[in-house]
Amino acid sequence: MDTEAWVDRFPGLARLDGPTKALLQERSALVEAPRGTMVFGPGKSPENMLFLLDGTVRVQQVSETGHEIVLYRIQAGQSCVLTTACLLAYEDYSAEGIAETDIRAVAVPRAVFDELVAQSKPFRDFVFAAFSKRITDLFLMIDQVAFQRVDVRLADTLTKLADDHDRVVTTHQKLSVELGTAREVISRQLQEFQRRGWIEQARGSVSLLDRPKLEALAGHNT
Amino acid sequence: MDTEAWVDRFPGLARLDGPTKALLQERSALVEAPRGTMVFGPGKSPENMLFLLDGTVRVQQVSETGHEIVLYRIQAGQSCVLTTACLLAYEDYSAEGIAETDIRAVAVPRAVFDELVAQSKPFRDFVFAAFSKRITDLFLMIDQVAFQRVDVRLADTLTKLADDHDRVVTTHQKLSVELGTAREVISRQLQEFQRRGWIEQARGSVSLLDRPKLEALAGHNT
DNA sequence: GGGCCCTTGGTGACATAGTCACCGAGCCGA
DNA sequence: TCGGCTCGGTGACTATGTCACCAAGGGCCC
Repeated sequence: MDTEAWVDRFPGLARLDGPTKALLQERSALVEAPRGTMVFGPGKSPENMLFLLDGTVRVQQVSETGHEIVLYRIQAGQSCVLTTACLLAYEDYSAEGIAETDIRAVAVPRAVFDELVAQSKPFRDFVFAAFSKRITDLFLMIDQVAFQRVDVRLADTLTKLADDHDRVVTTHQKLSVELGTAREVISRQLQEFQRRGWIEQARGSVSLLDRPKLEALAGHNT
Repeated sequence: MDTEAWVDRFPGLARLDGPTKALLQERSALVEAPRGTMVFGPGKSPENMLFLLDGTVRVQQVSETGHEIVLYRIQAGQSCVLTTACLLAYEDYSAEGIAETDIRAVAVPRAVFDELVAQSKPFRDFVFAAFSKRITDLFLMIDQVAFQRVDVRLADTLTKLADDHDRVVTTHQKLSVELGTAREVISRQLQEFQRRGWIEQARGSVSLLDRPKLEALAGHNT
């Protein structure tokens, strides 16, 4: 197993001193889950804080009205600390975390987490930085949802979800959940993008033909 | 000065042990500011963590497009911990905190804050609970902004902002910032509410004539 | 009092986005 | 090859946001 140095995969944890790293290594466990697993969600609070080694976890919520929206993604090298903390504090809310790929993570028991926060300033800094980043990202997301046009947000999402070959393997339905809008709206916007020659559509996928144009619309100031 | 026991005004801090409370009392300072003061904002990062004794602070952000939206309010008995932490971590974002009333708060230097987190589990719990609450509230806010109808959100906002006499002293413009929408939209919705006999309008204020109806629309399940 | 001037709110026309109902094509397993 | 499901397309309608402009209220200065 190559986890003997998993701590070093987390830039934010590099500053930990030797004993702290050792404690973290020893008192944690490697966990794996296949793509599609619900990592946490309503009625499934996690017992541990997770540090994601490989893969991505998508965090989304379902509203009372049945609408869904993707809130953010946890990438390899990041922790679920805050989502976990929230779930522990407020059991009744409806966000869920779903593995978008096969994932590998390290589970740290709450007690160990607490101990680390108490004894290590670098660890505290890591945790607070994670919280802060997430909150500022949520502020930004509120701004986007409230004030940004759908075409701009869709262009942005497409460029971010595209793989190395500029393809996005997804359905209109899934894209609508990314933006928190309706499928019909996505279908119409994609038609418009296609009409302009920026993309090409196939059943279950979108190919970006003119990434620069999409990025320009999305407001990437390059 | 009646601050010798300010700690006891914070339910979340009641569990602190004697020495910790003493440390908090001794190493903090009382600060006051008149209504309208910008407590923090772009180019005005606070040096300290604030614990609000009296008054309210409104946190809102201005988007690149010039639109504004109210994110949340900090009430007496709550702390600005997270906003402060965010500002310290990401200086460049555009949220600001404005005193809605004259306020009184306790300023705790960062070093003392860090020390408290390290040595007191109850204090850690308080801090993490504050973060968690804020994040779950932001999730809820995203849901509202993305999926809730304007009339429902307006009715909700009116009932929440109303004073003891069921009056809301504000302008249509300010209400539009509460919801992150346009003034015209507010004007039209208020006209509709008035037509139904639920409210009465005057220049610069709204009187709630039928609070139960508004609460019903807002989805208060009573 | 009378004349600015700023704030507040009202309005119509139009653009964008969300909702609803329904359709048809592709795909897949029985 | 027959359903039955997923995926995407479409028109009609409603809700919301934008723009341009107007008019009334009210403070302030002369």
